[in-house]
Amino acid sequence: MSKFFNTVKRVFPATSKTHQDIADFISNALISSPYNPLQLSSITHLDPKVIHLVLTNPRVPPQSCLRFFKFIQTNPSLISGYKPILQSHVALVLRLFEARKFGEAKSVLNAVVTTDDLRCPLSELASLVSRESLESKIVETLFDMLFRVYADNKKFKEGFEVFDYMVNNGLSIDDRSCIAVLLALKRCRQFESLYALFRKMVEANVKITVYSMTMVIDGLCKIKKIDEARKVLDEMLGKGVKPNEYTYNTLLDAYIKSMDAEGVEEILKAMQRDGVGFDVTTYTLLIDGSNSIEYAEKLFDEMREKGLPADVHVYTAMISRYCKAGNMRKAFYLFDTLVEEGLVPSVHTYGALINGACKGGQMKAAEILLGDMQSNGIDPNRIIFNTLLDGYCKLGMLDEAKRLRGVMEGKGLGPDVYYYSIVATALCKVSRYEDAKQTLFEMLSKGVAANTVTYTTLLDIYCKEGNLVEARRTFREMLSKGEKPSVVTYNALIDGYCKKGEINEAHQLMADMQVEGVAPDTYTYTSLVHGECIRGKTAEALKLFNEMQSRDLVPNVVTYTVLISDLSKQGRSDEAFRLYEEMIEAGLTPDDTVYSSLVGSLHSSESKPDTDGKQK
DNA sequence: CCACTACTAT
Repeated sequence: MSKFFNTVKRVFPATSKTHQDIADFISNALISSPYNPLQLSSITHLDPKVIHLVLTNPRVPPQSCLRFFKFIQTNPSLISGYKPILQSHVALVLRLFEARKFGEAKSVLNAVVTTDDLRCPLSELASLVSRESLESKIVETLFDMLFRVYADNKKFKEGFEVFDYMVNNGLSIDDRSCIAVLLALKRCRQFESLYALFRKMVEANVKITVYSMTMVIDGLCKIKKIDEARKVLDEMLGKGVKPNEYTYNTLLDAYIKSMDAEGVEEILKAMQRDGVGFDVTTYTLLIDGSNSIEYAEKLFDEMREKGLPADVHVYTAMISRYCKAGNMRKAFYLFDTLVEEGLVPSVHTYGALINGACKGGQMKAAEILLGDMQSNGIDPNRIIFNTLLDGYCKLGMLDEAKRLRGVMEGKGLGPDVYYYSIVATALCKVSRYEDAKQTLFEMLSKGVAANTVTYTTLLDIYCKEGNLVEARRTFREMLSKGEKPSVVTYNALIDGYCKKGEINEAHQLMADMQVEGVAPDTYTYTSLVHGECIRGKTAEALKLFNEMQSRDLVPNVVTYTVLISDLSKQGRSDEAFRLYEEMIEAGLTPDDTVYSSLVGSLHSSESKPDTDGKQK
């Protein structure tokens, strides 16, 4: 059984023979009986020099070197000291290169990088390699592989060192390796480093392909550096790298997500200019970003007319649009078409439908869809559950929330930041502010990080409680935690101040938000209009109302209601009715509040036409 | 590369 080493032991009972003698003996044994199992029973120590001599013996085939090496590895007590062993690893890698066994070589290098005893600074490894007088092609292959191996192990800093080492030593870098590393960085969401590597590539004249360029553009878009991404595109265009539909779709997606209509236009023009046609993804993105269902339909039809085959994504985008528009009939019709075409609905497709059902309060339908989805082998994810949760919460069915939490936890889906926000908001709706706060505090104590929505919800609770001091403190806390206040955050705070009668503070906040690049919206103005009404400055309220038009902001039912009710209270019923007409012409549907205000205005103008109607 | 979830105003 352990014939091999027993023989070694018998022939070399003492240390009288040289390392070379022992190595020769082992080499011969490996060469003459390549299939003998290697086992050890009595050898207690193998000198590293012997190992090295065997591994570098050109007569020993690389495969046998590997066999010998693996044997040593499974018997670590045979050896001692890491540096010689590191050297053996390198020697073995070189032998494996010789036999073009790159896969095996890579796993040996992987051991060098991941084994505690072998890990060493790059300089050490480099000096070890430079000691062997190797052809530069081999050295190149070795470092190139090391570059990839570091990236595979998320050791990007070390990988960058390898890159720099190669550049400084005139070794050329394979662009495919760079792409592999770019991909690894992308997987780890290290977008800054992704871009840094790209810059190194450009600097080192590594070939840039449309693939690597698009990956970098995507990375920059993901960290909201769209302008930078655009610059990369232009820079690479200048170097003759031709963008394709992936490149443009990536930028298009970024512009759509950031609501930059101008950017979208520019990309569409550039696509036309460069002869890059729309693909099904382009249509998906445009449908998703379109601001009317009619335009979405037009895009979908256009795509079909072009003969582009629809995929599940574009169907899902369209279904989602119909669901959000409350048109479940068309949504289900498209779902059927999708299935008829032999496409398979995804968790997103079901998600869109379930969301539509939930938003329409059709929880029965939502549950049926959930069951349908599961019987089709699709496992609901946390988003699906949160969607259902929101549906139940919006109907005030908080017991169902508890049940869902149980189901989710049974699937290993602990509550996330969405879960807590949905529940807290539901509690706010029924004025259970204390419970809502406790819910959010529980989230924080569980280590779930608060985001802009969390802070906004909390801040809004304080505003509703009239505690503007705490609201402000929350605002500052979110800033210090690096969460950017959104238009919603400002609106909640502005509304809080308006209701407190601190209208100047509210106006100041509107100025602040614009300095921060956050544009006021209909909510902002509605709160301010209301605030001015509260303190009896109807003229100011009307001024703000007119200001909306010049900002392309469309007043909605709530905005009109606020003004109509204020004018009514003051007995200015003509003006109130004039606004009512305007509101109808704008296609808005008045609610009960409007009518009772208007009716009230008639009473007050009949009974006391000259009072200011401010009494309550 | 894309598609599904949460926060604000009467």
